[in-house]
Amino acid sequence: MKQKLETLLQHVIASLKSEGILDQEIMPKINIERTKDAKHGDFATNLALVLAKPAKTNPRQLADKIILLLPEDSLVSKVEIAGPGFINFFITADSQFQIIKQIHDGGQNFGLSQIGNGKKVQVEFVSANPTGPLHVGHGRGAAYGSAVADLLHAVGFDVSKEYYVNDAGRQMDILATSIWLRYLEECGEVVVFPSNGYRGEYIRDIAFNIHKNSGNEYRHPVELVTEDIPADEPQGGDKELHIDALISRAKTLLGQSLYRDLFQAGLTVILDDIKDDLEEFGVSYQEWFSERSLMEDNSIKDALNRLDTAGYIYEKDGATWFASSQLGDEKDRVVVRDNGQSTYFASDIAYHMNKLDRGFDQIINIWGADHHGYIPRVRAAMRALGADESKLKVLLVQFAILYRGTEKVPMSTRSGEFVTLRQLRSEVGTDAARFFYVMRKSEQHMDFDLKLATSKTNENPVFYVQYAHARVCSVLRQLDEKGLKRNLNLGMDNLDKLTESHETALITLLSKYPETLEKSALQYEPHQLIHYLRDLANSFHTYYNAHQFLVDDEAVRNARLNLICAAKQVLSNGLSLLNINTPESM
RNA sequence: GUCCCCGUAGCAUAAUUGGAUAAUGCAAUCCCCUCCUAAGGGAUAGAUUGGCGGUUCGACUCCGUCCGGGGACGCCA
Repeated sequence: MKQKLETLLQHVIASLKSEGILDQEIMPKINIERTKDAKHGDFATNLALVLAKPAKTNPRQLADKIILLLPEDSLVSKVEIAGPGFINFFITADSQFQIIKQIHDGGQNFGLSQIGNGKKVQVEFVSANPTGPLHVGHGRGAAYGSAVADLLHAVGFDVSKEYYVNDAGRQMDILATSIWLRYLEECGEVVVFPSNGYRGEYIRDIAFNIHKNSGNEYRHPVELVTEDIPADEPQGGDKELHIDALISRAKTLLGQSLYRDLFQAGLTVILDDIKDDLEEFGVSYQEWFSERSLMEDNSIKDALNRLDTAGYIYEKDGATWFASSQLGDEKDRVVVRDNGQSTYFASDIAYHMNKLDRGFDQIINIWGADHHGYIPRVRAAMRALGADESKLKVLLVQFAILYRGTEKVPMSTRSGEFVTLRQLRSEVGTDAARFFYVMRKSEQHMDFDLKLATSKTNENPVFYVQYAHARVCSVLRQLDEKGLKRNLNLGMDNLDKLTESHETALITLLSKYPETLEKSALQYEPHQLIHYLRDLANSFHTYYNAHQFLVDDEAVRNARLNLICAAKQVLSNGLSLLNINTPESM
């Protein structure tokens, strides 16, 4: 429809030029929009406002001229000038009704498009360290990331969802050591647990199982474990030095093989738990990408070599640095520490090189907002690797700040005090959790009041939308109980009987679904789809209360049934895309 | 201190990315089941879009500045 109007306006511009009102060189961007208010017709253009200046006239006069030059078209019933010079288009009712047929024919594919043109897109999200269960902050990233990916898929991109597993590095060493210390407690040793260790209950569970299965295999007397270890912070020492010493003690006492077993046991249990958690949350991945694999197959070395060849690597203070400040970063960054270990950033350079090598046209990283300072250095790395930097898109998700009533809930994985995604799901349900998370713009700070979310009231908007769907199903059951049959063709032949204001409002809204989907996807804003679905549900509920569908007049009845079935189809398509259930009854 | 994000009715969020009278849900007041689930609907009230300047036909949106909230500034990940 928009395209149709656009070609009509192209003709007008050509005429304006040939009449000498406009200069030949001017190539205005034709902007056609949906109107907010039905009084303003269906579509509007600001063309006259934009061209008034170059045409050296006032907008309303120019609008007059434009309408005069506008070719006749069977779809357009009326054209008006309004406000400062907007041109409003009214579409004929007949062409509006077509959408009901289109929805019926399209079924669950209605609204999908091919504008992505099969371009390869990778979306990486959540990627939480496997050092503990996912918490509600990760939940937001999971809901948002999967929604963005699924929307892109729906509009024709070839999407691959990926989780980057940080299964290497110091945090994982801290995890392994924490497990070992808890294990020693299981063995009966009396251990003073480090303040910087992971204190969560799940660590004890893992330790308990290791002890159950392997007995005292990993046991060493606590005196040997703590001998000559620098003091922890509560004892007036440094917690970082303390934990690092404990890590290296664990490695020495256990030896490489046993240490690795312990490390692997922890990683497997926690990662499996994360996978289950996400799957239950309706989030699936094509790829779980291991950071450790980048070390084992020399990817990190290769990446650093490439940076070196490009002239961006130097040595200083015993460490290896990447000269990212030459490429837009604030300062240079260490990639190999003076102890020979590569940094997390080095892994990430290799990871992004790997992504590029896999041939993605677009790489989307969804990160927590605390990582925003990290973006310039990754961009610098991509530039140094000679990649097209515009391929990388980083979307930031603000934290969800939890409240219990007015009380702020403190959260830190390390302290062991956090609300897990699992707890949230079991309290409010998976549908509601997903809906809530995605309802807000991602960069918006989000206050999540657990009391409110857990109070099982009808404040939950997800019920509102689902109920609209269930109501249509209910009407169809009633139809059946009355011994009536739906006559699809009769309904389609009588769509012109849908003249009530509630009906035209609903039809107009339905016709907006494809463009809403497209915008949501291309702008990475699933909340737009949620808002649309809420509007649609509202429009349906209003209609439901105002009119009876199962009327005696067979023609009207079937026309109305076709309309509400179209609404049901669109509700179902939208909710399914967001992985939210569409109940037949509630 | 430097940098980034945010500030919209009492609360939580929208606003077709610079468009027309700033929208929706909760909360408040009133009304609607002899009727397809009232987990619904209708009506009323509620806003100087944090403040002040600027850009233009037109600003919640862009620029400047100030105020307030959050975050980032490691040889951690």
